[in-house]
Formats: sequence, structure tokens, C-alpha cells
Amino acid sequence: MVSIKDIAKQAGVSISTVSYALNGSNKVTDETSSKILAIAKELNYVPNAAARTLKKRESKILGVFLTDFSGDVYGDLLSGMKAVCNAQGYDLIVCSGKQSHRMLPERMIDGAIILDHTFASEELMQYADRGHKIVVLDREMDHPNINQVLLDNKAGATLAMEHLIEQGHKKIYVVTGPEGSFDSVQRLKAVRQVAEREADVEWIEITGDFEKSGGEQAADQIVQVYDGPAAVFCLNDEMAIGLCDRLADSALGVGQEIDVIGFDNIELSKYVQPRLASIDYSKRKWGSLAAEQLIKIIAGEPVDHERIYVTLVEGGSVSGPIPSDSVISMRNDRAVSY
Amino acid sequence: MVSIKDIAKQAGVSISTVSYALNGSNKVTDETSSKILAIAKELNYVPNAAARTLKKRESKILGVFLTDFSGDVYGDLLSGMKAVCNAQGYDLIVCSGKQSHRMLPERMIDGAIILDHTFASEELMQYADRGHKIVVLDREMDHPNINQVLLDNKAGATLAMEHLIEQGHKKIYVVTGPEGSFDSVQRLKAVRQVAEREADVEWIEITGDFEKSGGEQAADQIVQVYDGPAAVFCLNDEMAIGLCDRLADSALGVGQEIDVIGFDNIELSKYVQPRLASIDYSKRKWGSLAAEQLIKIIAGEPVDHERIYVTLVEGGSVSGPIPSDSVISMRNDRAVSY
DNA sequence: TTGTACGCGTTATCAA
DNA sequence: TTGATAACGCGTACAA
Repeated sequence: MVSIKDIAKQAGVSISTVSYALNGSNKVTDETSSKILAIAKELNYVPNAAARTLKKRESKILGVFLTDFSGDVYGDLLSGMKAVCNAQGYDLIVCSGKQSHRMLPERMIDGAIILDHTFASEELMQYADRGHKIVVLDREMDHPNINQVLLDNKAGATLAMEHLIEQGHKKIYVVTGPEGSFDSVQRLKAVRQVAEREADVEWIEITGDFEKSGGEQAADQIVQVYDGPAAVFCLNDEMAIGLCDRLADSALGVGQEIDVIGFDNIELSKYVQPRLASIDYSKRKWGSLAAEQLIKIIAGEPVDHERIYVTLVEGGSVSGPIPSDSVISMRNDRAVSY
Repeated sequence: MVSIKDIAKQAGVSISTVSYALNGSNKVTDETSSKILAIAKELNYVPNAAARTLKKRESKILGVFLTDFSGDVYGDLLSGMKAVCNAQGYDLIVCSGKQSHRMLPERMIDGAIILDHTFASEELMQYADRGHKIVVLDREMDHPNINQVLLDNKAGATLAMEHLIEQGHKKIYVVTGPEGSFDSVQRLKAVRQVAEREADVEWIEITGDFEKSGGEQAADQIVQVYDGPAAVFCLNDEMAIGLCDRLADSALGVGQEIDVIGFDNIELSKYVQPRLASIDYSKRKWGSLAAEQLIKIIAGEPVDHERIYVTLVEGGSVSGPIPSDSVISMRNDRAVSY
């Protein structure tokens, strides 16, 4: 592997001169400098990242930690992050799984963005205490080295509930996420708040898991006890889709006997029939904002926690209780600002 | 940041003793060793990755390079890679975009898996020449430091074409990928081979781009010239879905006037109505095999190029030309081994 | 057990 | 001014 030493030898100068030349310092004559650059190019010199990182105590790499690599949410989110990172001279790497956590304390990366509920908050807190910079997208944490960029779950869940209630629903099933999920807890809290405010609305909570299977199981439960028009608010789209799938095998029609609304407005939701009503937000913006915040706290700029706003997307999966004998027409998607 | 030096000071030993103790060498007394370990834990010592990488000349990190972070193909593919990497003591990071290429020559990663047609082969060849280890999933390259793990595109395209022909189709549109795409070229070659063999089959090539919009444009073209039963083989599912979407706005029904088959069998394909026929393969296996091969060539073991086998998945989107007045029944998905 | 050279690049200090 | 010397960052591993 060719190092600055080789270049120095070839150019007949010292390694420091080479380093200065390569970094565009004005401590070297243009003449020597261009000679050195030429030799570097000729030898295909590439600096060693480990050496640079070791000395400069920064890698110019940011890491994002995800629960897994699948998931429809991630595409735009990551593009947004990457765009900001690259514009600011950082590279972005995507990691998943406990093994990769070491990247942060070992200083392979200059900071981390967390969207992985399996990454323990205690662990994050330790890292923050040791000076590592972190942005969390999936929990609340207060620490000078941690910044939050959270979805406005409360607004989203409220929008969804109000939409169902406006359509005339009096009985609403709510399918939750897994126990530890911050998003689930937040959304559920808002659901309860809205429901408690409306005296004539009954709501039933069903424990889910944010996965398709959870929605399917919820469907089974609902079909068994069905006794009249009802709506289901699945706290994420994946469960909503599982639920719709399963309902398709039953006598209950989505957007007819049962209305369904989700949360996240993932790509797939546009393709289910009828179109799934959901809560939308800009995943790209979420990602770019997270990256911006991380870069700021790395630079030592103090920043406040941020929030990502949400909108309601209507769909044929919600059309009011028992449309009696009228034909159910597919609506166009309309985004309603909150 | 606490380093071995701090531990050495606290323990009253030399840094080399600390290093040996931390690495479980038997060159240190159990007594001193456990004492050192205790102090290390107490001080929250974490080794510095840059220093270790610099000295050992390996990072134990593999990188996978993708064109973008979206794409339904990637979930299982990456899980497969990660599983193998972790089992073998490696970490996996996911990168995208030209900026991140530097990770390889700068030796931040020990090897790379490429699934990104925008990553120039010449560039890869240079890296290979300089000793970097690479596995390519999207092109053919011959070099001792490069291994191929490719889809069996020929088999897949042949299966798809034969399926359409078996159903009685005589007129087949083929929507291709973008110019430079290896997969597109390979699949198209197989298409031609099959079509040329069948004297009474007419085939028409339409240039696409492997994106939804390409399928939509192809649909427009086909609708304009439609003059009787025909089938469309989209060289990937994304285009097939775009095409189906657009056809839904026309008078031509998918699985009725027009049969459609795709390639990749992405998650979404299960949700379009009628279910999209496609060519399936194990993305997880593809990923795990790629990782295995990369780790092998890093270890200096010589390996042969590998191939991922494919199967046909039938769907309601293909049901034979003009089903006349009979009702088209949704078929179950059946996987047919090739 | 320990001293020390080494991996590679950066940068402060000092000499020509 | 221009450029060389050397310390440094941190961990590894050989020689003593």
C-alpha cells in the first residue's frame, strides 16, 4: 500500500511536506506542491482512513442504526439523511443489530442516529455520558449530547381518531404496537384523550406488534365479535394491511362493514384495495432534519428538540359506518393539513 | 477518552501488559490479568477502532454498496449478508452514493459487495488491482480479487417467456431495463433466444428503466397500438406494477386483454390485483452467499463464481389470451421449480 | 513483564 | 519563506 512515505521518497522531500502539499497548505511552493501531487496521482495514493481518523480524532462518518434492513419507511428517510451528510462533508453508513453498536464507542463514526427500539436507552445514555453525539428518532431522552427528532404522534393519532369520529363512528378498535414502543405509547395516549372527550364513542384496545401478523390476529378477533358498524385504527400501516388482508377472507368489507385507518402512509398503502387511509409525514424531511441536528451537536452548536409534522391522507378504507344501500365510490386521496 | 495508557497507569503495569491482558493472551498472570480487566471495565474502556485497524491492517467491517436506499429487493438481501458477516466476526455497513466509495481504497472496510450499476467497473477494477476484495452482484468481472454472485437471469427470463407461450400467447411485449443494466441485457438475451426459437411468436421490445414510470410509459404505448390479445414481460416487477397501474385506467384488463409477468417477485407484487406473476429467487440466500464469498476471498481462499437459482411464481396477471366469456378465477400462487 | 518499533497521517516547532 | 524534524494519536506484537 502506498503511503506518504513512498511519495516523499520519490519526490525527494520529507513526509510533512507531502502532507502539507496534499492538504493544500500554503507552506509549500507551488512547484514542489504540484510535483508532489503528480507523484501522488501516479502512485495511486489514497490516504489511510484509520491513520487520519486516529490523528484527527474524527472520521467524518455518521451512522444510522435501524432495527432491520427491510421496512418501507426507510428509503426516503435514508435518502434525506444522506443528502444532508454529503452536503456537509460527511458519509453515512447504515447499521443494524447489536454487534454494530461498537461503531459508536470505538469512534469509527462521529455520531449516531437511532431508529431502533431494540437499542437500549441505558446504553445510549452511557455513550452520551462518554461524549458521543446521538440523535434519537424513536424515544424521548434528555442529555446535552442527545437530540430528539420525533414524529408528532399525538397530532397524527388525533387526526386519525377525529377523522373516524367525523365519519360518524361510535365504536373504534385500536390495534397497538408492541409493549416497549414509544410511538405506540404516544399514539395510544392521544387516542384515549380523544375518545374520552367524546362521551358517545366506545373504543376497544387490541394489543398488536407493528407487524402484519398483528393486524391479521386483530382481524380475527374483530370478526368474531362483530355486531355492527365499526372502525379500526391500526397504529401503523403494516398492521392495517395485515388486517385488511384478513378481512378480505371474511364477510366484512373494508370501507363497508369495517373502516380502517393506519399510520405512516407507507408505499404499499397506495396499492391496497380500497386505498388505505393513513397518517402521512415526510420521511425525507425526517431524515434530513435528523442528520442536520446531529451535525450541529457534533459541531458544538446547541440545538432544541425537533418535531415532524403529519397530515391525514383519506382513502376508500374509511367511508363512514354502514353506507346502507348506496354504492361506495372510491375517493381521490386528499391531504388535509393539520 | 480512556486508553490502554490510562489503564496501565492505574494498574501499575506497562501498556503492553494491558494489551495482552485485554486480548486474552496467556503471557500474563491470571492475577494481573483479572486486575487489569476489572480496571478496564471500571474506566469504561473501549478500544479505539482506528488504532486497531491501523495496526492490524484490517477493520473487520464489510461494506455493501447500493444504488439507493429504497427498493423492496434489499431487506432480505441485507439480512442474509448481515447474518453471515456477524457469524464470522465481521460487521456490515450499507453505503450508497459515489462519496462513500472511498471507504474501500481508504481501507475503512475490508471488502465490498456491489449492487449498484452506477459504480463503474473500471473503478472496481482499479481497486481490485490494488488488492481490494470485491464481490459483484450486478455484472461480470474477472479478476483474482473479484468474485461474482449473479442471478440466473437466463433461466428466469426463459421461464417467464415459456410460461407466456404455454398459455398460448403469440404476441409478447418486452419492457427492458436501462441501457447499462447487466440484468436487463442478460434477460433480454434470453428472451430473444426463446422467441427466435418459436416461429409463430412475435415479440416487440420497449425500452424501459426498471422504474415504475418506465412501466407506465410502456403501458401508454401498448394501449395505443393494441389490436388483440397480447402479453407483456416486464424485466422487473417495479415496471410491471407501473404498467398494471396505468392499464387500470384504460379499457384493457390485466389478466384479461393483457397478461403481465414481472421479474424479482418483490413484496408489492403480492398485493397488486390480480397478483403479479413473476420470477422469484431467495434474496436472503443471494445476500448470504455474497457475504460468504467475500469473506473467503479476504481469507485468501480461492472461490468460483456463484449463481442464484430462480423459480416461476404464477399469478392472476397471466391467464392466457382472451379468456373469452369465462370468468377469470384468481389462482393460488404456485412455485414451479426450474 | 516490559520496552519499543511500527502502522500512517497531522501539525507544532525549529532550522536553514 | 520553505521545508525538515519530531511528537502524537492508540493499540499490537516482537525482542529483551
